Amino acid sequence: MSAPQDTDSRRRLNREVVLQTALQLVDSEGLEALSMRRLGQALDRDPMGLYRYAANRADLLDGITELVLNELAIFPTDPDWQAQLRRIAHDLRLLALRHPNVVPLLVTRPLSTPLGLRPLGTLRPLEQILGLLIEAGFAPNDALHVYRAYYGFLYGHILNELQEFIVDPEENVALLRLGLHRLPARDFPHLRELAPVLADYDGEAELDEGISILLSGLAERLTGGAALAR
Amino acid sequence: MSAPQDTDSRRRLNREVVLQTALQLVDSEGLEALSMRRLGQALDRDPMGLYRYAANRADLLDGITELVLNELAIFPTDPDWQAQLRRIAHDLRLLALRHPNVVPLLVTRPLSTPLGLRPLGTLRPLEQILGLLIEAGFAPNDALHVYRAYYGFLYGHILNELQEFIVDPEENVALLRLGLHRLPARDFPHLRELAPVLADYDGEAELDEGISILLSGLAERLTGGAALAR
DNA sequence: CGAACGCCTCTACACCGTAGACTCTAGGCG
DNA sequence: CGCCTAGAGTCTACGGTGTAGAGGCGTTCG
Repeated sequence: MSAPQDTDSRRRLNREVVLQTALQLVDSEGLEALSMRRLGQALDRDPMGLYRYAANRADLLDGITELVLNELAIFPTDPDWQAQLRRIAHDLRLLALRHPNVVPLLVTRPLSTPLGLRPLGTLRPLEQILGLLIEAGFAPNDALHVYRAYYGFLYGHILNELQEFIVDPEENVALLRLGLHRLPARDFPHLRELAPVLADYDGEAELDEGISILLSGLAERLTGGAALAR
Repeated sequence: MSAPQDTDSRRRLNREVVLQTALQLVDSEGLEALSMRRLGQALDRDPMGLYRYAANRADLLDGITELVLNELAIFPTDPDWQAQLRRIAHDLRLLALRHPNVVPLLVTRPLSTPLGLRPLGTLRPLEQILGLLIEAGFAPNDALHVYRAYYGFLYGHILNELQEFIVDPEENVALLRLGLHRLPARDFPHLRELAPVLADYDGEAELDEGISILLSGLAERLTGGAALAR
């Protein structure tokens, strides 16, 4: 008897646990804090041991993006594809707000790996959204185009919002003012004028509006043009 | 006489030269290759000397993004704002294709710095596009919203395209096939089916189409709704 | 001529990813 | 029971990183 799993931090490791801990580390201390040594320390294990569960630091990063994207639910058989796209957009937005430090990985990792060789979990959303659209009646070609417009817009919005995201509203209105005050009035009149509007960014509304624009634009273009669905 | 500027690589340094060299290094060897030591070597100077022209490695990265964004021309007084937005989009796309290794910086650096404290060169496009829209008759508030939708979409597209971008078309169709072949057919039917379409991505057309969708969507929304211009 | 200043260089420190060899432990099999 | 094997975990070491701090050197000014 007497298993040696003392503090319970000494259980046998597995990839899942390693990645999860890495994610926590990134969430709480930022991407730069994630080193093999720090992670080993967090797991109370020698850093070298981690290479049993991730071939690389790069592989570790890929694993984290996979982990995060797995939190995103998609139901490819929902007949109301527009509503579904809208919901996914909001979910992904919340996901990004929950893991802001991971967002750079989300947008950056795929740039280093050709599509076919990416971690499977990363390709799942693409596949499922294609499924959703095709199920809704789109020709596969059009589905791909819709997907691209949609996902492009979505990632763009998330980057936009996170750029303007500020932690403590009170202190940072000041900071923002201070920052903007630094701008030479001669060269940045509009930005300075818009400071108050910049200060209260409503990401959810903005996203929803954007999606509406996109969907209505898509609808118009597709009904007017060639192949369509629904 | 006989100035000691022997190889001409020994001229007096300045920030511009340092950043330009750093950019070349990143362009040709990737972001990871940019270290103070490597850069010092490229400039034939002690790495420590660089700290006279960039406070930090981070500052160096900011400088590079600034440098690249300065290549983007915007004419805020053009009365045809739609055409102008379209041209800027295509120019930025080409810029991204010319400096693909810098794109991660473009999308990632702003996430680490509150808007007001960013390098001025980085804020110039924002300011000028606001100017363009306001000049065209938009209320400042609306101009900001239009800007966000536009820039969000634009960055999204660039990320999309660069993700699917593949250097050598011949070799990489094979590679793509190989990669996609790896996908379990059961779980990724649509992706596998779309392989040929994925293979010939026409970024320019796709972007133009997207911009059209966006602009028509914007027009519809704004004519139907409240304040508008033009 | 001496002092001051800016550019540059050197050395040093703490950290990083990871290759390779080692130890230890649990389990299977004779 | 005893041995063997395989895998998990560890240790050490190497070449790289950012950058603090002190020193050197040439030019320019008082």
